[in-house]
Amino acid sequence: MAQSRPRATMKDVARLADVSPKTVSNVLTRAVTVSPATRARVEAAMGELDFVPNYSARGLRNGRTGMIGVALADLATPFSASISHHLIDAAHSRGLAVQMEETASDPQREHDLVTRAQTHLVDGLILNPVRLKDSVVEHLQHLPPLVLIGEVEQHRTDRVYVASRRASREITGHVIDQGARKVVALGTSGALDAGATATKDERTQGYVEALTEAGLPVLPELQASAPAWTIAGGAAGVRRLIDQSVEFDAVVAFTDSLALGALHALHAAGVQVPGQVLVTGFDDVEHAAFVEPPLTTVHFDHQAYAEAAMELLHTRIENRSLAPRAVKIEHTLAVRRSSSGRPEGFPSQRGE
Amino acid sequence: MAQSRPRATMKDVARLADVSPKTVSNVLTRAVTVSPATRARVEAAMGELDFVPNYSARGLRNGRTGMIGVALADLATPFSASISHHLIDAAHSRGLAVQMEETASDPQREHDLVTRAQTHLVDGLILNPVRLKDSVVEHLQHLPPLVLIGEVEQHRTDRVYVASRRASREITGHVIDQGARKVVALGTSGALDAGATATKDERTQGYVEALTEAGLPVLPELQASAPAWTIAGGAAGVRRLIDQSVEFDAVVAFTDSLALGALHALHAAGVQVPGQVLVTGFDDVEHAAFVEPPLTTVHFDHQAYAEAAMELLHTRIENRSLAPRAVKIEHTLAVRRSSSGRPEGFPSQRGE
DNA sequence: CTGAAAGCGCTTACAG
DNA sequence: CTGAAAGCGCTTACAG
Repeated sequence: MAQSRPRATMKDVARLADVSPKTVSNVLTRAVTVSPATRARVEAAMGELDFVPNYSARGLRNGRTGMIGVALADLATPFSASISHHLIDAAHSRGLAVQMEETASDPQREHDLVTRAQTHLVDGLILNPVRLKDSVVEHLQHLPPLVLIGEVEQHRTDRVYVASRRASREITGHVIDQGARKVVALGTSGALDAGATATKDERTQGYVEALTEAGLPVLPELQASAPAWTIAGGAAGVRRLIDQSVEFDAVVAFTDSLALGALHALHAAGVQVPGQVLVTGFDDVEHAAFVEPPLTTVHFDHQAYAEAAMELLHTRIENRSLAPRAVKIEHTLAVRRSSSGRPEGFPSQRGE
Repeated sequence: MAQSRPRATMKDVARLADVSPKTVSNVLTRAVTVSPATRARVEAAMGELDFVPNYSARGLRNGRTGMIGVALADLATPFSASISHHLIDAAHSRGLAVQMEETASDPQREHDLVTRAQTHLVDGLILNPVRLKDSVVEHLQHLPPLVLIGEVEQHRTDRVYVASRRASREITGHVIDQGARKVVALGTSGALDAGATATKDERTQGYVEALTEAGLPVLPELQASAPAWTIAGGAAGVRRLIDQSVEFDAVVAFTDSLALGALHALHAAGVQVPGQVLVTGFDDVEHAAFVEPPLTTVHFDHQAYAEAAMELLHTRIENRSLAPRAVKIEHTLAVRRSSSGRPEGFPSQRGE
């Protein structure tokens, strides 16, 4: 339990192996070829002393910590969990460690994060900006290597994205093709605060485009907000529609969590899915395919998404002067039972 | 874009404010009271120079980085997402940053993690050990401050846990009380590899105790493995039971994800829940209450769990010589529709 | 309340 | 291929 002896340093290793500290460093960093005999001696000494390099010292010296920061809006969602998992995997395979941050709960966090990067605790940042307007990206002065993920309309940093607006247009178009005429967009507002968010904006635009294309009116009462982008938030949003007797025959939710909440609220109200109302999501998290009815949603490869972000950041750290790059991850519609068939609408039209 | 000027150091600030570097340090750390006038001058200089302290240097000097490591088995599960969220919140409120790691994919990772802690990149570790047997904890020689979370049968480190075996016994007892007689335990093996895991062991024991207590036989064919502790894994486990024509009237799953997979597989096979088979989970993740039918599960306060772990670690970092402490988080059964009523059993008994 | 010196443990030029 | 010196940016004793 007690520290049996003070921790060994390179100097100790050097003394035991009868070489200079520089040689120990050479063995460790493999920067220079060390003669096999010397190397063996040094490695034996390291083993004997339980030597572990001090990264703070290394970081101080060469300005790199081997740590990158990842900031997502809300870590508690299944989508964030999936992305985190893949990002950490991608970092590991490059010998990098990941510091996780959450930004949604507090707008100040995005700024804090960048400051932290500048304290040299992280070599770069992968950021999912919550707000477009006052995002740190706007203050692009002395930013660390930075990759943005998600919907961001700017071209001054590296970024990875899915064609969110197009996907939203496609999935809205899909429910219209199925016969829906009163399509609710779920998640349009109130999620994070009164301000606009990039994700919300893009997906709302796609929804509006699809309606317009089909010659359908864009009605304010069909643009439903959710108190949070969670299952409970989605359920609350749909419950409010029902309470207000809004007529609708489809719900296009902006995330799978919102969609699952919608399914729940509809079921609780005795509304048939897809018989009366179609429901769709976004992201294709694992349980989208396993709920009842299985959820139609926008699918894309989460691993490819994370891998692309990490790769961009890694090369950016190596070479800061590269021109900004953008990687688009392809999406497809995963059409499942929640949108199969022509919806009758709700409230039931039989009385008319 | 280009670095307009080299980054300012404390020396620069000191020069501009016409004080010594030590005074700048004093202003920053608040260790010593600095006269208001001097403080104001120093702070003005910091602002002017955009000064940000270099934590690598600070870390090198005082052996603390303000970073803690968190290692969970599988970050992609909703349960991990919930815990991560709360842990990072708890760390933030203490001014700590969190480095996330995932251990399940590779047994070596637990060891790597501890090594990393020793490189001084983290001041302490919160670890959910996957394997009891060959866990790093067994090599308790020069461990950093460490808090274990989850089922661990040892008393040499701080830990936070729920009474997992008792909870498993209670929820198994609950389905037996409802009338179940052929209770499947889902998740008993094969999850991570052939070896035993602490979580699995505890929950299996509780299950066995409940059967024994009720005078029911403990049948090997009712102890179902899942290829992974995911929704898909749970579905596959139950599908195999069905294919093998095993008779059962309840599924006690060891996580909610497994339980959701069970619900899916049963529905796909036309089996009524809870009419023919009862289903229960563990952890009470958000969507447990929102699936159809809502899932009976073991509930506990995830935030309290995370907060307790962070608090233990924080005080441990401050004082390494404290005796090991254990914090138990209370659980309750959240009884929902998936276990309401007396199950008829599957395959249907009507033919007999 | 403030200053001058030393050192945390590495690595980067610079010599040999 | 290896060594001696200097320094990364802080903070900890030690003086005043």
